[in-house]
Amino acid sequence: MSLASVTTIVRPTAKRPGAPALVPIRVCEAPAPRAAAAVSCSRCCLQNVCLPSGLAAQALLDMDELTRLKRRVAKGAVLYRSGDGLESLYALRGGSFKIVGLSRHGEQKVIGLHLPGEVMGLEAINGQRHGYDAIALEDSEVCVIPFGLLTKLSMRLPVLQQQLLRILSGDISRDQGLMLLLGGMDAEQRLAAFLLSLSRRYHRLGYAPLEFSLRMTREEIGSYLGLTLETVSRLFSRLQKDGLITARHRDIVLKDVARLREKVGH
Amino acid sequence: MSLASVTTIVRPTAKRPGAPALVPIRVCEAPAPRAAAAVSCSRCCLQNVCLPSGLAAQALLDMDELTRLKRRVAKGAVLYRSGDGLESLYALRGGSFKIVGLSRHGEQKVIGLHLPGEVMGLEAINGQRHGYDAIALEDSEVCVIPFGLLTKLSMRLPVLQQQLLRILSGDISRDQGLMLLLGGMDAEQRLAAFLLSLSRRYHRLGYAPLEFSLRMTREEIGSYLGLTLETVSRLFSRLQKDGLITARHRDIVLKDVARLREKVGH
DNA sequence: CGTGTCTTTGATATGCTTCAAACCCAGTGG
DNA sequence: CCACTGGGTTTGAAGCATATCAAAGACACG
Repeated sequence: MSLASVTTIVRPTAKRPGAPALVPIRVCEAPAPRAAAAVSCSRCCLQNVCLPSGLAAQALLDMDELTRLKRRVAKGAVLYRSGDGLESLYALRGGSFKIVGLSRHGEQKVIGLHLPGEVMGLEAINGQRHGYDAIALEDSEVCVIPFGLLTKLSMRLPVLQQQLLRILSGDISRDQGLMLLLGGMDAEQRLAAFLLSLSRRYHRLGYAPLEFSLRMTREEIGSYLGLTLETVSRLFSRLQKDGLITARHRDIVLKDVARLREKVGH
Repeated sequence: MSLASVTTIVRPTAKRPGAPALVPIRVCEAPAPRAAAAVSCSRCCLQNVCLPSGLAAQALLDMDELTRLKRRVAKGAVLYRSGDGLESLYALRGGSFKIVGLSRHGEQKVIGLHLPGEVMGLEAINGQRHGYDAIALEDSEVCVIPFGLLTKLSMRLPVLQQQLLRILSGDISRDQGLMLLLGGMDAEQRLAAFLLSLSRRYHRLGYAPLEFSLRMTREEIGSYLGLTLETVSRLFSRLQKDGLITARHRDIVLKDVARLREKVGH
């Protein structure tokens, strides 16, 4: 099960001409123009959706110090593993990650999905160790944020402290939403809610909300939603037949958001 | 659906002689000897499992200031409601609460359960509004912690800041554990995991880990675990028949923790 | 061009829900 | 003291959504 070394540098996957998966709306600095171009918070296009959101110019420079170190993670490679000690938090600059837990007798279960601008590793603050594995769904890059330094800095910068609390709180909200979904919806509602949620998140990042590319296999989606891969596949087919979406492989287009919303119950 | 006024003072339910539900191990200051006895953090028996855990004596006095205001909530009454603005966090001093979300077309779904020493309202920090209702499962009492003052104080007290982050992080961990449960376990495993989790939490509070009283109806437990009340009831019967527990109404005794653990998969 | 991974689709099995009825116990009022 | 009521619980029978098993198809990659 061991994968390529984490430190492996892999060039971001070239876009296949046939599948223009993600359609950017705003122009935005590329995730990593070259290896060590050291794009820091003050010049990062994610600064308004990421940890430093709301910080003053001077404070941004302090954040720059903190986030000097970047780390590339190849598709399928591990950023941190269950049991690892907490040294840093990771702000996702580009790419995406799944968070997986061992579901007791060896089976992995996906419990989280992270997109750019999100901070990973928060659940480890409490016990000082990670409880889950973070695995890159595509070639990705993160800012390494030493946790000790971050809290120290946040003592000086009230806005940063607020942001930290907000982000943690936001994670709680999101998890609770997912619990609502897992505990209370049928399969079709879960998939519809999942797609709508992705749409919202991509939109916030400046991508077209109605067409995007899934980074997960049917199996991973199923695991995330508490379903089997076959059920997920059938649901994609059904939603497509009903004209709510088109789904070619991992490229999704939402054709009828209103009816999708209706499905999950307004 | 409107219930008794929140400010109603109700005496804690007298213990019925026949059902000694909770068996305290440590001697501990009663949750609320009389109305305004103003038991503050520095003299509260929960100080080591609650927000102020780890604070120095001087800092504890600062916390006392912050938590002067207590609030009694009668069984079935609402502490805060979805849509309410965030003014305060609430530290649970005695009793218990369920957190419920509207599952879209009116049905309520239980997504959280809080025991003494836990801090409620954290999910509202992000959007400055609560997204769920908090409803007392029994006559309860909370410390009202004005959020603005708390963050202000935490700027002065690094240990308090750490505690705040830890508590938020702990909530994330717990929610993720529940997602693992909801998405990956069958009904029997869910109930077994639920009982073991309660056992651990009561134990931490100084109560006997093997016998406790459920504060929720079968329906509420089912809602929490993503099952129907009938299924929950059947499962209690089955676990009892198999000798893993005894269950009389809401009084539970765990008879075979090893096999319960085995069920959930180690 | 072949190999492996992912996906789709079909047939069958099953665990949980749904519907229904009886029961238990506490509280209430006759 | 007793029936009466009502919320909560238990148990049974039937139905259904999703899982499981199975096999074929579609790409992606070397």
